Amino acid sequence: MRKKRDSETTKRQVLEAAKKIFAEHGFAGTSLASIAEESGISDGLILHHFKSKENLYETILNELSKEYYKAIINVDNTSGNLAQTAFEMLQNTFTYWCKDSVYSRIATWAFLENRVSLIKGEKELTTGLAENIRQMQAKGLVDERFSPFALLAMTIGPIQFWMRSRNLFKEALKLDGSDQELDQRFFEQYSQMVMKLYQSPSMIKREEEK
Amino acid sequence: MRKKRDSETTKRQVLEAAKKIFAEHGFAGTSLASIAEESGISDGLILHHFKSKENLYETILNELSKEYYKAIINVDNTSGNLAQTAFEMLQNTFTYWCKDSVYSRIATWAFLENRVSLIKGEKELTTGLAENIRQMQAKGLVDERFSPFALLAMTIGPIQFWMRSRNLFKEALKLDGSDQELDQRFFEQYSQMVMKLYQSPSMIKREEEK
Amino acid sequence: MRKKRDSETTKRQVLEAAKKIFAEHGFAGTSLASIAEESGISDGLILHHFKSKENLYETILNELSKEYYKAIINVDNTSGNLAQTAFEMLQNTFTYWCKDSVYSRIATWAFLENRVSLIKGEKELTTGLAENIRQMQAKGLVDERFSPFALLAMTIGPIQFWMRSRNLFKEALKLDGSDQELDQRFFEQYSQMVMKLYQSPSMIKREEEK
Amino acid sequence: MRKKRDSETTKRQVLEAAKKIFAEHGFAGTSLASIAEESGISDGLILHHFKSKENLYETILNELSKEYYKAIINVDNTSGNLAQTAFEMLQNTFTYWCKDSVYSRIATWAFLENRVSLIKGEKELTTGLAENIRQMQAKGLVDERFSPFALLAMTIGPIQFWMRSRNLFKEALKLDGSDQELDQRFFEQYSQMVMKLYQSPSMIKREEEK
DNA sequence: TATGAATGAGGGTTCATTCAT
DNA sequence: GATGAATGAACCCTCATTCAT
Repeated sequence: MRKKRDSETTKRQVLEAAKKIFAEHGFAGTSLASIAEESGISDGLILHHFKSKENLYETILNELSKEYYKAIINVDNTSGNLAQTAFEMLQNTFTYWCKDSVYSRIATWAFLENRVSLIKGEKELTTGLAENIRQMQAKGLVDERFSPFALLAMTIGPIQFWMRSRNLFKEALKLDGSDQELDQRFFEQYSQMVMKLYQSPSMIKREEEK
Repeated sequence: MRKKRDSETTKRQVLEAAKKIFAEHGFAGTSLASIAEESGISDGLILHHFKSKENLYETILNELSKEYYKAIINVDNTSGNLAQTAFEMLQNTFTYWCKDSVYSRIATWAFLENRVSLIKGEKELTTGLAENIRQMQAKGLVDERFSPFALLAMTIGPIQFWMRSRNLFKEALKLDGSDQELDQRFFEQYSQMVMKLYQSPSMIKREEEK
Repeated sequence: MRKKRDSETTKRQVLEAAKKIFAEHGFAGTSLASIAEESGISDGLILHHFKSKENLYETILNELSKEYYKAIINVDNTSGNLAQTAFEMLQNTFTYWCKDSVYSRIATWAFLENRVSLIKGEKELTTGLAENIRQMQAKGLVDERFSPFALLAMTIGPIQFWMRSRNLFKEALKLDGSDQELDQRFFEQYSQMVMKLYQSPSMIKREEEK
Repeated sequence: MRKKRDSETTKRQVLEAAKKIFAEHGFAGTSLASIAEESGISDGLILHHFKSKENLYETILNELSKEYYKAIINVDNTSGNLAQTAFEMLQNTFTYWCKDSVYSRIATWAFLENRVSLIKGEKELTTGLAENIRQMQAKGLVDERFSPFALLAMTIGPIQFWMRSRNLFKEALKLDGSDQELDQRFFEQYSQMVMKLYQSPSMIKREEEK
């Protein structure tokens, strides 16, 4: 018996199933058959809609890239408060990476596989964030001794590292609590560490004079 | 004409070729045929020596794990100067990850592929480093407000992020210079940032009083 | 040019070719490639339909088992004449084993390969036949000094032996005639021997008194 | 470390191991590697001694053929008592087939594989046995209505069938006892059945007149 | 749109055999 | 005599893709 003929629904089902499996096994480790099984859509039809496995993967990467970009910059920066904006973006980033591992994993696969689709989005984001930091430095809000890209590395790197190593830490250091709790505890420390790092020497002095 | 019959040499050739290709394409993306071509050893013989593709991969992972561990802890800690020891380990880590991307990439593949071989080594390392930090905190050398594992994340995360994003930064921020130069510039800033982060408030006061 | 897309026909072709080759060379001695060549179906497609060589073989064993069972018990036993029924089953068995060697050979391979698929059918059959003999013994139609399973061995064993050794006999004893003729001649003697063997002592006396 | 250089011992080890494994898996199902493992002799050396897998197998078949022949005809026929001689050969045959399944299984494999090595021995044996029967018939010791080869089939067939189906019977008919016990019970019935079958009508009359 | 039959290339692995040591 | 490195063909099976239905 044929399925209902709803092109969009079918595509959606395929994309969701594929996203899940690609996240788990990467491009080379994923077979169309497994996507067909997971989605309940025959592999013939998958190729009918997406032309090739390659194209299906790229479609997913582009979609993820857009979603990610939207999620990160989805902050209210009308206040003009740069520090506040930056903090919110930080939180967004952290939340997005923690939320589920799909983006995190696919982004990593795609990096290793030398795919440019996701990197393009990240480039824009990186440029934007670096510019943000530069502006804050110009206003004396951020330690000017460090270049924006070095600060960026210190900001985003730990998040990725945390995502990748949470379980390792959990075991090695015998930490208790659910993943969400651990994420929460880490983020508190993490944001304080970032604050300390960004704090400009001039502001420290001012604070101490009080 | 037959090859010379030197088991060790043959194995070495296979391992080097395999390491290179696995680093490039991961486990699933690598075919024994490609390793055979790269190494000049027939796939039949590869399996004669390593039993299976799986086993060959694991052999490489174990080897890398040991090399990594040795390289990182290869510091002269007879001085008892904890800060000095820590800094050297930091530098070792950075250098190792930068040196060539093979370890970095294979470690990342292995993480995505849920392989435990490398992780085991990392766990010991993580525990050791966290203990180092704890001791330094006990002596008032490191900011005690942050937990050791949070500090570890802030220390190692950026290195990995840098390795992965160096090219991205290069393009996005139009940086000049060779990879080595960029690595050097980054490490200078990076180590200063880490210093600032680790610096305990009491020490800051003391310094300012001078 | 593609083949016609008739799943059932294709499967049938594969099964027939496979049956022939498995009968000839057994499971281990048969390659999918040879079945592919014999049937004209590519080995990829064979596995598409039968999942694995193993499964293809089991499919054949099950089919043969069913056919065999049907052929043997296909007797008109409405008359209630046990002796007549038994004789017909004997004839059926003989005919089936003689008809072509496929069943005989595959059953033997399967026995050596420790496969249970065929044996299951044989077990039911054996039980049924033994029960038949027991009933005839209860009615004084069959020599009661021998247990049903001993009689069964004396009944079925020679048929299999004949099938296996016909050619041997032919050569060793310089017999003339086609296989069919030899089978016919053997069956005549065979059925008389079975009769003599089964004949109960009491019946012999009665006959002689006449 | 090299093994002791005793050619005969090595060959013997290989032959015993190979016999066991060939009996279990047949020619096609057996790999030299498995024989090498079982015997503790490297596959290179096996081929050094036996030239090829094929030749090793044939060597075994020939050996078995000779052993079998010796075992069967190993009777004291100086007495000139044909019946006694025949009975002893029957017992020898039964014992040999029951003793262990190696001969039985290899002989069956070899038959299916269309090997002539074993068959040659069987042919001589068959001819000899048929001649025996003919002589007994000439002396009125055996029912003359049946041809020698038909009687042979009724004599040897059940033994092979029993060997092959013992386990089947055991399960189907819920028989108790060890294999040896069952063999013993079967042989008692079997030899009586053979007696009854061979008995010439004239002898029956004579017996009844007493 | 949707299925799955059909293809052919390539996957990892096993194998008998050869030959340098 | 003995080992195991080396070979290459064949093995079963998976795969992305095409196409008849």
